[in-house]
Amino acid sequence: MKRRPSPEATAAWTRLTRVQTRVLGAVEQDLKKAGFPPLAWYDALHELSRAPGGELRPVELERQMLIPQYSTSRLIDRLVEEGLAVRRECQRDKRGQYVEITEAGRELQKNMWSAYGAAIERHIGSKLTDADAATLRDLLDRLGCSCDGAGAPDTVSAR
Amino acid sequence: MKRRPSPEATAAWTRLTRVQTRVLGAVEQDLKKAGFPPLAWYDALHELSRAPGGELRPVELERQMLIPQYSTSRLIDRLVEEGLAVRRECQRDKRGQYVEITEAGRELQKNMWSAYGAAIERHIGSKLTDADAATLRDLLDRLGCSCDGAGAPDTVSAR
DNA sequence: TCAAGATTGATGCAATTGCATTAACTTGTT
DNA sequence: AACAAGTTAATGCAATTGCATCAATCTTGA
Repeated sequence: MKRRPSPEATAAWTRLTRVQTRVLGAVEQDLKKAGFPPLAWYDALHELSRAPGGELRPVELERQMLIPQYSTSRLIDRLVEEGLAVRRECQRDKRGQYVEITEAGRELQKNMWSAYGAAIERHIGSKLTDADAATLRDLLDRLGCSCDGAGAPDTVSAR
Repeated sequence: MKRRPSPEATAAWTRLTRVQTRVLGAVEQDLKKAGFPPLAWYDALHELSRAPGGELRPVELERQMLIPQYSTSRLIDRLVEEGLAVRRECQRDKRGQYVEITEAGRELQKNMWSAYGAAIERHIGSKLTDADAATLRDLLDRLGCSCDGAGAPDTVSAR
């Protein structure tokens, strides 16, 4: 094993990280300047809000967002601290719990989307035709992302 | 302003972060398991090694790698601590300095590339044809990455 | 049923990051 | 020359992350 990557593959990888880093940084800046919390909060709230009953087990959230377990645990701490979600006990598994989004949480998620969506439009939408964006999505999907569907306010799950 | 992004743009952005996060994580894991330092060290050593004289001003490294100033400062601290680079004074600007890669630094960079390149091949090269990789690169470039050429051991500069 | 093993979630601790500020020097203007 | 403004690099401190581990509970299979 240990084949060398082609220059094309290497260049694609280079761009992938550079562009992602740049755009993510810009989006985070936009959110912060608009007085919003980090993008990770949006992702969590989005996952919760679209889950049936507005609640998920921490372990499910963890899988959706592709972040480590301790990270999920602390993210939930912060959401709860801010009144955006509540921890509820789980009767069918006494180890676990449910995390349920609050009305304030739904509110914030909606408000954040207005800034977030604008940032996506500014950094992606305005630079590619829809056809090109679809091509980009398809190529990226082939790199093994096991994402589900693509409703409008889509999820992102950054690191 | 504040137009909404198309579903295509949103989906592309979703994949962009997901795939980048996943692949970056996998690459970092590979490096760590092979006993190597983080990818950022590779990037810095790579930039230094290809600079004329094997040296750069911290501020130049910072621009190449697209990382914050304090981050550069501390990264250099660590490289120097490990004997991979040395700080040299800069005579034409007494505020500044030069950072020069050492023989050990060049050595490490070369060794890391063998693991790094293999990871790129595994996660990108083996999943796309060269033509598709080139298309991906072009699409990403249109998102405003101002990267320079694409020599084989290319740079990456993660956050 | 009971023990061994897996799963769930939290947390102490060290390392890293982000922010703001500082000190030292250079440049441009008058 | 002299001063204001800009640039370069470092650092104290708080917040966050990553790692390892733990306690509690569930599951499996003899």
